[in-house]
Amino acid sequence: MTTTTEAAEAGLRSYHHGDLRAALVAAAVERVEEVGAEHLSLRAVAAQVGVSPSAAYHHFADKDALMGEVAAQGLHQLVEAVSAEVSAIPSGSREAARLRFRVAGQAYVNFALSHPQLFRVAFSPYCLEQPGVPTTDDGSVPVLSDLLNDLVSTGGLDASVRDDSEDVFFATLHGLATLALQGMISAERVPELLTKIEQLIGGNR
Amino acid sequence: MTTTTEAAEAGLRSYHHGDLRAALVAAAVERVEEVGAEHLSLRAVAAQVGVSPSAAYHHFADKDALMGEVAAQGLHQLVEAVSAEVSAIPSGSREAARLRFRVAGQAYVNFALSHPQLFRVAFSPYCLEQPGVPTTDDGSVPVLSDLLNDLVSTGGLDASVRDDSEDVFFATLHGLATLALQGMISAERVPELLTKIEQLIGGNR
DNA sequence: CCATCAATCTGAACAACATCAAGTTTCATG
DNA sequence: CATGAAACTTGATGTTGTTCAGATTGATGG
Repeated sequence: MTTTTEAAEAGLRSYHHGDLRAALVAAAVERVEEVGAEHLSLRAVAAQVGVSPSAAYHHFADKDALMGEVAAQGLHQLVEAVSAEVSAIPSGSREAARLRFRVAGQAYVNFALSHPQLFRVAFSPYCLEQPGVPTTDDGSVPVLSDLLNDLVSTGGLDASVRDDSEDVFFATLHGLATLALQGMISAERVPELLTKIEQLIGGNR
Repeated sequence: MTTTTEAAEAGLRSYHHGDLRAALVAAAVERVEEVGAEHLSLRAVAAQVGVSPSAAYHHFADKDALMGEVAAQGLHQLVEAVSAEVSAIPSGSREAARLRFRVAGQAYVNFALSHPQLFRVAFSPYCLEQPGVPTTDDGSVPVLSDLLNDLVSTGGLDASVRDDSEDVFFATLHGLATLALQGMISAERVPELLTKIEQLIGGNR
């Protein structure tokens, strides 16, 4: 192992930074949450890490590339937040499956509301040019997919309508989060709306 | 009527520019659709209108204020596009109500896909500080509200679930559009998903 | 009809920004 | 311990948002 890495772990700053790339992304995420993506400056991020602005160009092609990493990071955190909540609830029974369903939705919206700026970047054009981000081709977000599988296996959802339901569920959840963020849907109504959605997708009782 | 306005209408450029404010917003909308909101420059907008950069500051507090107008303009165009499609279809019968339903959804998604950058700005933070934009307080988008009223009056939807359904419908539509824009839902599947949504909200037959 | 005034636009300036080329420091490797 | 590559800095360039003093205009009222 390199002495550089050891120094970084010990908190010491040398000429070489250890893992500047990760540090820049982390600082960028921080700044984005504070000032929003549209007011983020590459120089401020570099300054926060304690490094010269041009240092960033040894790790990212340009500012947009850095923002792409921030977007990917945001998506990752979102999925983490949702699956953390969901996996805390046992699966098996049909009632549990429905509970997981609602909890996942609430977690999705909660993440959006508590990390508004990061959530926005995650679904911004910055994410588009980004490799390794879930798009149509490799299937949608795995957590949500699992949720519906759960519902199907416990008899809460007909298997024949599952595929469509997955995308519709995803879309509804995402729309709910986005519009709540925008103030176009009241955040207080979200729980009641989630129940409604669960009824619509799972059948009325 | 002023000679300034006449000159502007005739295409002549004088020192005073008939309606610079509107011209700047229009140019900004144009540039946003071309380069995206994150790469828009105030100076480029001014140049396109043929005016000095500082001229803009007599009509907008700063660049963000201009972007706010762009956002409001985008929202307005979206509502226009949807209601244009919807009002072309006669209401009355239950079948017609359902058709309007699907057409509205498709129009919403179509607008997002054909004006991606403008659509994004319309639901960006720029829109938040903007006065005169529909939020929770004054009710959501009128067109969608009317659509559901239509469904209720023709017996396609139970009146008791209407209020929740409005927001859920709005959210689903918006999520569909956003995710299709992001490549997370295939654009080709949108029509089939809209049918699905209509079934879920309106009852299965 | 014309002097005056507020509204409008220009020009030049400023600091902050993204980006780059060239030079400096550090690290690992032979 | 010399050497080369990788990581970082310095200094510079062109562009950006923004400001302000001044030039230009159209409208107002005497």
